[in-house]
Amino acid sequence: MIAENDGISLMSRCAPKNALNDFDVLGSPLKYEGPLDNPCAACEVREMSICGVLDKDEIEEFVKILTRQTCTAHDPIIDEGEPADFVFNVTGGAVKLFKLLPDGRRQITGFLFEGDFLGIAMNDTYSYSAEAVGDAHMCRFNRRKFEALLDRFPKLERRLLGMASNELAQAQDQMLLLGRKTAREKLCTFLLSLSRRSEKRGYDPSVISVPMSRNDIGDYLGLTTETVSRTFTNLKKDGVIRLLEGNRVKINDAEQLQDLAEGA
Amino acid sequence: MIAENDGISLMSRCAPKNALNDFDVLGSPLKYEGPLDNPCAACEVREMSICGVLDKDEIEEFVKILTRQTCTAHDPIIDEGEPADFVFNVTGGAVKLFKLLPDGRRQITGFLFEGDFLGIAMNDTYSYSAEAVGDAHMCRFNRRKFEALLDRFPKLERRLLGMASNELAQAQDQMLLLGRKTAREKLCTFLLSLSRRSEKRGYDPSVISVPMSRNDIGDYLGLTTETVSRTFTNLKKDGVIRLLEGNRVKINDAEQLQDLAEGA
DNA sequence: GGCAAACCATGATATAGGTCAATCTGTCAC
DNA sequence: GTGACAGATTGACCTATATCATGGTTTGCC
Repeated sequence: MIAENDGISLMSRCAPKNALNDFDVLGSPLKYEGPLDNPCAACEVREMSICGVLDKDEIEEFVKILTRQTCTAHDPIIDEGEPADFVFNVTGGAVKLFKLLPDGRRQITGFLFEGDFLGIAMNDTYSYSAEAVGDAHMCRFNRRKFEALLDRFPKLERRLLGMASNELAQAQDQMLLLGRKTAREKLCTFLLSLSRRSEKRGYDPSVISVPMSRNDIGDYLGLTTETVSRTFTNLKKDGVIRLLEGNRVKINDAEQLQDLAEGA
Repeated sequence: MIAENDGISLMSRCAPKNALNDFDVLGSPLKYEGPLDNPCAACEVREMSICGVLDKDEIEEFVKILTRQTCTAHDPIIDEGEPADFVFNVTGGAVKLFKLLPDGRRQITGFLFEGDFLGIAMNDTYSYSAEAVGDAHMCRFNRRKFEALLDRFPKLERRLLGMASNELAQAQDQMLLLGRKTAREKLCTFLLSLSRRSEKRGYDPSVISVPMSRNDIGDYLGLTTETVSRTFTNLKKDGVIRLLEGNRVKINDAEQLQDLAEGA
C-alpha cells in the first residue's frame, strides 16, 4: 500500500539492483508511521522541487505513489517514442535529455539536476530520451496517478505551470544560443548557467562541477567534441577559467564570463 | 463595464488607430446583451484557442477582461525586459517572438498564428520581444485579471499547462533543428511545419502561405537571409517545391520533404 | 599494477554557410 | 507611369567550425 510498483518496464532498464535501500524501510523493517518517517521528510531537494508546495499531509499522499530509483551513467531512463507512463523528480546526480536524428546526430535539450522535474512536456509518448550522466537518483511516479494528484492539489498544478513557464524561457535562451552564438559564447553561457545553478543551491558559484563529457557538452551546444575541447583550452589560455581536479572548473572573473557569453 | 481599458502602454505602441472596428459595437451602437453578441461568439479561432475550453457563461467573464487590438507589420507588441502586464491571444495574422544579443544578432524563437497564445512563459518581465509579421489581430488581457480567471476556472489552467507542454516539445524540436540540422534540412522542416499547421486548420497542406521575410526565416532557423534564399532556389531546382504568387509555396512531394527534413 | 576502453587534447585540412557586393523585382506613393 | 525603397536573388570570396587523424590521459577492472 505504501510502496507500490507501478510497472517494470523502467525497472528493467534502469538497474533495479541499484534501487535505493533507504526506501526499503517503507516496505519492510520499519513501518510507515507518518511524515517524519517518509523519504520526503528527509529529502534535501524537496523545497526546490515540485513537491515543495505540499504540506505534510499532502506529502503523505505523494509518497504513496512514488518509487525511488538510481541510475548509473548511460542508463536509459526514458526512450523517445515510448508510451509516457511515468514522470520523474531528480533527487541527485545529473540526467541528460536528448533527441536523435535518423543518422545518429544528437541534440541534448537539457541537463536535469537535483530538484528538477522530468515529464512536463508529456504527450502520449515521450518526445525525447533521457539518460543518467553519472549516478542519478530520482523519484518515479505513475503518470496517471500523478495527474490524479494534480486534480486534487491545484497548487501542484500551479507549480507545474510555473516550472513549465521557466523551462520555456530557458528553452528560448537555448535557441538564441544555438542559432546565433559563437562557440566561445556558447561555452561561456553554459559555464555561467552552471555557475548560477550552483549559486542558487548555496554552493560557491566560482567553482563549478562539470560532470558531463566534452561530447555531451558539444551535443548540448551544437558543437563537436573537438571544438568544445579547443574552446576550453582557449578560455584557459586567456585566463577566463582554470580546470581543476575532478571535472571542476574555476571561474576567474564572472563578470568577464558574462560579457563573453553575450558577445558584449 | 464590458470593454475595459487596462493600460495604455501597449496601445501607444501598437497603433490604436488600427483598433478593430467590429469591437466598437460593444461599446456604442449595439448594447451588449448576452454571449451571442460578444466578439467571442463569432470568433473563428476560439475552438483552437485557450478559450475553447470555456462554456458560454465563462466566456462572458472572459470577454469582460479582454481588449481587441490590431497591429501592422513591425509594430512592437511586447518588449523583452518590460514588465509583463499583458497576455495575448492571436486571432488573426502572424506574430514573431524574438530575442536579441547586445550587438543586434537576433533569434526568432517562434511564430504565432491565429489561435496561439502569447504569454505562457511569463515572469515578472517579458523574456522576449514580439512583433507583428503582417497585420495581426489579437485579444489582449490584463495579466493580473487573467490569472484571477485561472484561479476561478481550473480547466483554463489545465489548458494552459497543456499548451505549455506542447510548446516545450516544439522548443525541443527547434533545438534539434538549430543545433544539428543542415540549412536544407532546416528549411524543409520549417516548410513542413507550416504545412502541418495549415492542414490542422483545414487548409490544403500542399500549398502554404509563407508571410514572413527571408530575413525572418533566417533568424528563426539560425541562417542568413542569403542562405535561406539560396536554399529556396535549390529546393526549387530539385523540384521539391514551387514558388507561387503572394508568398505561397507549393509542396510537390510531402513525403520527400519529410525525408529531407530529417536527413533520412 | 597493468590493460583496455573511454575520454580528452591538438594538429592538419575541408567545407557549409557566412560576409560583402551587385543586381533584380515588386510595391507603393504620388 | 515613375521613382524610390525594401526585399529577394545571385555571385565571389572568406572563415568558423567540422572532419579526420594521432597521441595523451584518465578511469575502472582483474
